[in-house]
Amino acid sequence: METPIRCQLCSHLPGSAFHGLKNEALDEISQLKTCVSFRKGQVIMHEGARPQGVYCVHRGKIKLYTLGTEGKEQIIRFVTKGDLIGYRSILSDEPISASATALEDTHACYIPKSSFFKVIEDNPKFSLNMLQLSCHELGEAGKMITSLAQKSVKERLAEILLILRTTFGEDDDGYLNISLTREEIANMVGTATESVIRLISELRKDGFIDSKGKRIKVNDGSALREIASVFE
Amino acid sequence: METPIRCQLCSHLPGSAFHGLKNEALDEISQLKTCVSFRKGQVIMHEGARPQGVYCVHRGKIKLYTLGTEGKEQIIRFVTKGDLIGYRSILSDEPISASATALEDTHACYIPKSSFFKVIEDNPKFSLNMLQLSCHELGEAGKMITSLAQKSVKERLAEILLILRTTFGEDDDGYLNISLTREEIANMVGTATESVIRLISELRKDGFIDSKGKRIKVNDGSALREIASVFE
DNA sequence: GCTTCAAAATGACTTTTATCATATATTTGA
DNA sequence: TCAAATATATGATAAAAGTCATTTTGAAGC
Repeated sequence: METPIRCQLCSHLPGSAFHGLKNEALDEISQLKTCVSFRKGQVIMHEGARPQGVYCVHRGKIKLYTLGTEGKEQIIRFVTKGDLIGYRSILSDEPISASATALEDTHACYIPKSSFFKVIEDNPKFSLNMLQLSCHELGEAGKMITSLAQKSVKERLAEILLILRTTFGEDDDGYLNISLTREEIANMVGTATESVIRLISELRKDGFIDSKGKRIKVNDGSALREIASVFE
Repeated sequence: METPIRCQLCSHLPGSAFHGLKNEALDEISQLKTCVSFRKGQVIMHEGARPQGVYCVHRGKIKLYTLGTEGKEQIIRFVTKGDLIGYRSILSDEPISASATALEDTHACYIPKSSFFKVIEDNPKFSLNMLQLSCHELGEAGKMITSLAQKSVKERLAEILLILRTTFGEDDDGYLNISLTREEIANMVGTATESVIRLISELRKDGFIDSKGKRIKVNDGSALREIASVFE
């Protein structure tokens, strides 16, 4: 499946930062953008680099992560269809703060920096959308900070399993639509791989989740919410 | 010291989100804003509330924090002269994610929500400034996430002492221009108060810092950078 | 369907950090 | 200025999480 030629026809338009834009603006973006593909495992953006444009993801899943002192990945968030990557660096005029790697084969639309700024300048609505987006992310980051600082590893793991379900959804068998290694889950939770392995086994023994290899299924969401101390 | 009547005359204008705005825009903000004061310890914004405007801090120091499960504060960042608070919630149209409390007597300019949006809509430059600001904060939040997830308590404490020095500066004797309890430092580092007390004693014995009660002085910044594994 | 390699699982042990108890010092307000 | 309240300091102990070593399982390529 390739990306559509015209943004108006894109199924992800309504949920994206480009929603609500006038047809002329969308036409302009359609002309400025190009289609790109990434293979599973391919690095899309490198921490420290200066991006020359933003990607709007059309299909696929991507992890954003920073590298800690020992070169250990810390996954900041996941990116999926309709999401933008690279905008933070371009808008703050700073080097890229988080690397991006494709978790599966990915198609995206590439919008060069100059075009991206042109659309922002010409369309106050888009500018507001971007403000809304970045401010929302800022709130999410704050929640993650509090969670990392105050919750136990088990609480955080339960929380992240719920986030994965919300972000990626479930297949027909109820399994999460995302395939991550235990190490990647640990890099999101902020703990050692072995700790995640132990705790996933524990949650499985308690019947709250099922897991077959990388495939994980949430059986009892409210139990996980309870463990995670999430009251929302 | 009161806040100035006209934003053009404000000494914090160059470093604020309002820099680069035309005189007419600044005149408009000057007319729309009102002056407010907060006493030390007073809560300025409450997590979960819907703010009706933003504050531009003119004098004073403020902590932004979320409340964890046990009601424990997690300090997300500090706010000082020239900084805005409340904009995240207003721009993302979400409840306030972090409470704000004055650490010392504070003067600020209050700009009602409707006026704030009017300035954004009428001034693409301001809109871009706000985008730059929120995207910068997003990068900072990412760094804090990686630090919390991967560094030891001692590394994080050293890091935060350096951040405090950068944010608030030093007085003539070299002491940090900010007075925090050990508990507040612990709430920033994400650890127990006792751990911060022990580690501050340790850093003092090693001669890297001095501390007299709440007053803390950084003697050896490069030693702290080494401990914090900061390479910048 | 094998074979090979990587990932997951598990146990033993160590380190880090939190918690609780108590003593001392420093602020703060009457 | 003094007393009460609050913050800091320190020790003992417990709990949580990390590390290392080894086995088992699962996935990917031929």
